[in-house]
Amino acid sequence: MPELPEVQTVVSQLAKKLAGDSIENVWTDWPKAVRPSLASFEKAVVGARIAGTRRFGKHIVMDLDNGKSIVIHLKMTGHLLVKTSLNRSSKAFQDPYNQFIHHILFLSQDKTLEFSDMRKFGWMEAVSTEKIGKLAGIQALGIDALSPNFTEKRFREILEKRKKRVIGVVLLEQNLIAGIGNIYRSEALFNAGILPDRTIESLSDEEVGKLFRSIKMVLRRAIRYRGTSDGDFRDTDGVPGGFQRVLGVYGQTGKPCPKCGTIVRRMKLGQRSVFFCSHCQS
DNA sequence: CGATTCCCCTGATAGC
DNA sequence: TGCTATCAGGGGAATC
Repeated sequence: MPELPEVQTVVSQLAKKLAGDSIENVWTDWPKAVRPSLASFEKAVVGARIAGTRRFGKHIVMDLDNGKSIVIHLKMTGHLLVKTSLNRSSKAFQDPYNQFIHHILFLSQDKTLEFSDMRKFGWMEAVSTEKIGKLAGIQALGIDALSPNFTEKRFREILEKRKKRVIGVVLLEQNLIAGIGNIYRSEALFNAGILPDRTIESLSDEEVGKLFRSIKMVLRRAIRYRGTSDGDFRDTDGVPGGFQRVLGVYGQTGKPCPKCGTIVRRMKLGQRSVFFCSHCQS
């Protein structure tokens, strides 16, 4: 499931691959996910050139040269493939997980940007570039987890106001810190040696510092691996990421902890699973 | 303010 | 073998 590292991987690749390309046509078999409507999306984007690609939390933004932008959220199972006349028949694109194509942007020079989304939770929206900050999902975002402005001091301020709350829950809240999802909250807490259900007030100063550094470290490292593909995530070449090979606890229920060999367990926080090692985390 | 539940979807998995 | 019920999950909305 795309979180900050996966989205950053996609954004970096799109920025390189699509700069200057113009959008010639739009196809979808799931118009429900195209906002505000398929017709207005088409009207906004067809004929424009792609000027740049950015990320806001887990939102992908492609800015066009006509004052519009395309905002894309991959949600759980979405990923974007960039196909050209040269790579269209590549082996990676044959991968079954790359077959759930529900939207296609036809670009100049026979290039396509294809949106594969098995669960159909993802969406794409055309908006005025100047109004991006007002989009509900973006306006409400807290500070980006990899922003230089997200400092340890800032992290402590965020936690300070929420002493009674559970750390594993707060890490997922995009309105506080943007970009962390289920994979990286488990990994950051594992790295910091903190059990997910600890309350914030129970954390020592040292633990908070360690957690902060773990968040940054885990996210940066996952980006170097082009993200985690525990299931369906693929990069724009249709290739899985690599971070699942070095995961500590996420999705590893029943397997030995890589640090100490204790069997990894799973608990529920809210409605979501968190994974942990009861020996390395306390 | 926070906690909980529901919803959107469908492949995978467990149970029968 | 094949059917059916349940689960997973990002995040927004509704409810308590």
